[in-house]
Amino acid sequence: MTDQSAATDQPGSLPADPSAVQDALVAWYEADHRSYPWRETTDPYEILVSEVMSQQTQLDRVVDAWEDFLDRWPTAATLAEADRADVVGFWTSHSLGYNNRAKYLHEAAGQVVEDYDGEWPRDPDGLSELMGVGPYTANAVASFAFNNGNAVVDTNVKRVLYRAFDVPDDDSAFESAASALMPEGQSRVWNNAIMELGGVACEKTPDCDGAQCPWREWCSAYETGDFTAPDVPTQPEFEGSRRQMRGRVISALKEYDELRLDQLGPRVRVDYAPQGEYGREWLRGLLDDLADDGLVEIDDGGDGATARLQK
DNA sequence: TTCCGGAAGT
DNA sequence: ACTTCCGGAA
Repeated sequence: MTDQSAATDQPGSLPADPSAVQDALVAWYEADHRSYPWRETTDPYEILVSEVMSQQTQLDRVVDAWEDFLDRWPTAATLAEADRADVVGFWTSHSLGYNNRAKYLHEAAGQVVEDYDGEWPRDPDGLSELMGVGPYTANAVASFAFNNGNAVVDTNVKRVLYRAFDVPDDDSAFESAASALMPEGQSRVWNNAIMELGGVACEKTPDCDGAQCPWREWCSAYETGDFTAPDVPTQPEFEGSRRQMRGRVISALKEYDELRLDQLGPRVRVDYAPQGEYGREWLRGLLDDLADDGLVEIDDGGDGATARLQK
């Protein structure tokens, strides 16, 4: 093997002339890829909804949730007018997790209507102003809606770059490598393609030959057989966790508009006892956090506190 | 039990 | 820099 991966000023060993690598990946993607309905639209609102949902959930279930969501709130304007409680309730009833993000999406829709007069920002910097839109989502929406993004860096992209071109496990290295590799003006197809590569060929357990990976001839891991991937932090256990309890609170309040603490408690923990370790005091702390997050309202009536979803 | 993962808050 | 936020599937 000769010096086709000559070192440049980039970290790792990106090809000095990336055009062959770029063409191979785009051709591979265009020849065949998974079909998702959000790949058929360039509406920034629809794209944003799909991005926020698919950060957290298996794509097959996102399809149904995405279609239901857009049936119910087809535009940013309709979502902005919705009650917060309905959006959070939708999120929970579709098992989408992280209901904070339902709140963010609702708020972002409000920003587009109020601050931007319904006119979506068309570049990553502008999109980053929207609530809940960070670097990844800003570039994804700019790319898929406007073909106007920078290279996305998600864990798929990191894994691919780490393996193929020995990019060190470092956020700024990934960002500059991803950026150097992206063909100018082709963010829509490119970001789709490189994430598709990470999703179907270069997963944790790679499937280079089965998926006909277009980068085998340049790939460091394919050459050496070392398919180590960057460390991903392991999740704390979900069962019994605070996030599980928060989810139960939201579900219960969606089902019953308003509940007193002692009615809510047993729906959150079977071992709820008003004076026990997991009693009113504990539940109140949980609800205060949810109220701080803007998800729940607490009404301290004379007859004991009641909770409901935030309007 | 492990995997998957971007954004905000502190 | 570190923690919190969710839940289904493999």
